[in-house]
This record gives sequence, C-alpha cells and structure tokens, in this order.
Amino acid sequence: MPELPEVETTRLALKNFVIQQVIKSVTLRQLKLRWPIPADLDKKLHNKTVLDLTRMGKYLLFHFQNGALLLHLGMSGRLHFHQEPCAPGAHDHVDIHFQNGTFLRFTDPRRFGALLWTEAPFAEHKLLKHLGIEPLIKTFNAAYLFEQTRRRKLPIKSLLMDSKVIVGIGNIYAQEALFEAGIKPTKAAGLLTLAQSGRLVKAIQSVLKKALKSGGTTFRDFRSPDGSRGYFSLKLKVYGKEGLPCSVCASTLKTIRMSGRSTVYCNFCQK
DNA sequence: CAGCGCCCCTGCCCGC
DNA sequence: TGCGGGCAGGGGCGCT
Repeated sequence: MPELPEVETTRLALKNFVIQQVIKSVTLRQLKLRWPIPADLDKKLHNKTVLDLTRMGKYLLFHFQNGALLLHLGMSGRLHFHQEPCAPGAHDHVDIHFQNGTFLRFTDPRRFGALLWTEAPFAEHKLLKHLGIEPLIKTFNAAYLFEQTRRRKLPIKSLLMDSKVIVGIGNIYAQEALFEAGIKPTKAAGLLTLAQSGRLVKAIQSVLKKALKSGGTTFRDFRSPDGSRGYFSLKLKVYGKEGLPCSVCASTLKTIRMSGRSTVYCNFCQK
C-alpha cells in the first residue's frame, strides 16, 4: 500500500470534494476484500452527510453523525473522485454516489484493502485502538523511540514497521530512513543508543516529509485521487536499488529478506 | 508475551 | 508467444 505520505496525500486531495457531501447510494460489486465489506452499507449510508475525512495511521476515516467509515488501501488500493458517470473496470469494487451526481470510487486489484463501518467511539475499533504513535508529531522524539525499543530483540526495521509502535511506515520508508540514519535494518532494536534513536527519528521525519511534499512517492499502482500518475520525485536511496552502488560510499548495496520482504542497505554506511 | 511466518489477491516481469 | 515462478507498497492472526 501506500504508506503514510500516500494515504495523507489521498486524504488531502479528497477532503474538499467529499466533506459536506450527502450520500445518495453505495454500489458494491465485490465484498471480498481483507474483510467482507458490510453488505448493508448502502442502507447505513443513505442520506448521511460526510462530516470530516481524517487519517489514523494508514486508515482513512469518513466521519458521519452516527459513526465512521473505515478505509484501508492495502497494497494496491486507490480512491478516485469522479465528477461524472464512468463505467466501472474490473477492480472497481465500490462506488459511493453523492446527491449532486459526483461519486467516489474505490479500486483495489489485490483486495488487501478494507472498508468497514464503525459506530462511535471509533477509536475503540479493534483495528484502531492499538495503533502506535504518529511519526510526524512532536512527542515522537529520541527519548520516545529509545524507551520503546528497550528490551526489544526484534530487528529495528521490523519494529519501525510495527503499527502498534509507530504508524505509517512501510517497507520503502523503513529502508530509506534506516539508510539515512546509518543504522543496519537487522540491528536489534534494543541495542540502539539514545543518539541513534534521535538520528532515526530525524531520518523518519525527514523521509516522510519529503515524500509528503512531493505528493507521495508514486509507484506502480499508486495514483493520486485526481488521476495523475505523479512522478518519482522523491529520490530513493536504497529501496529497489539492489546491486547498485551506494550513493555515499559507492560499495554495492546488499539485499536480504526480512520477514518475507526484501530489504536493501549499505553494509558499510549502516552500522 | 514477543517474535516470526503465513496468507489474503492480482498483475507484472523475468527466464525458459 | 506462452507459461510458470517469484515478487510487489500491508498487517492481522495463529503458531512457537
């Protein structure tokens, strides 16, 4: 999926289009996503007004007076706001039609995404209540990360990607942040020094902010909700650079697999 | 409890 | 060209 920058980019692009819109109907073509889409969603959302669109980690929340629609883009999910009718393609699973004739389309070829309904208080929803800290807020700092990593034996990369600790960091930005901080992905989290924790926090924030600024890194499947393909404006230093020379020391970047995901790093720059 | 793999699914790319 | 295998941005869950 899109990681935090892509989800936030999606949210910002959609926000002004969907807020205050009144739902006319919901078309469901495929219920089988990560979890089944509630079949009675149309009934639940009929005549309801979208009050707000927020983000918690990589979850988007469409707020209504009586609850919230919880949406996760999974690996390949996209949201596209349409101003006029448009025939659905193979993976266009959901259309949310508004009373003014516009509609929001949820497309997800791999179907790892999710669309769920949650009654207030939504923060108590099982998918949301254990979410960790947002990486771009002030309280995510060296002391926080240092404290969170004590006595943790798992590799630091795995910890970065654990949404119970920190939200929004996926396989791309975990690798990029670790490279920028000069820390090996395999290093046991508990062995980080306070100084390294500080460098890692700075690196995470810098990488995410750069990606946000460029509207989210755009990869194979990711498309901004306005339909543009975007571009690879964020210069990735290690992700997908297997076998290429390190941009700092020119030694060949190394690739390993960590919990099923490929991980690229520089064996010399990262300690 | 902590940590690690599995698996849900389709598309794409590569090698044969 | 066709086909099989491997891999892709996630993350909850079940097992050890």
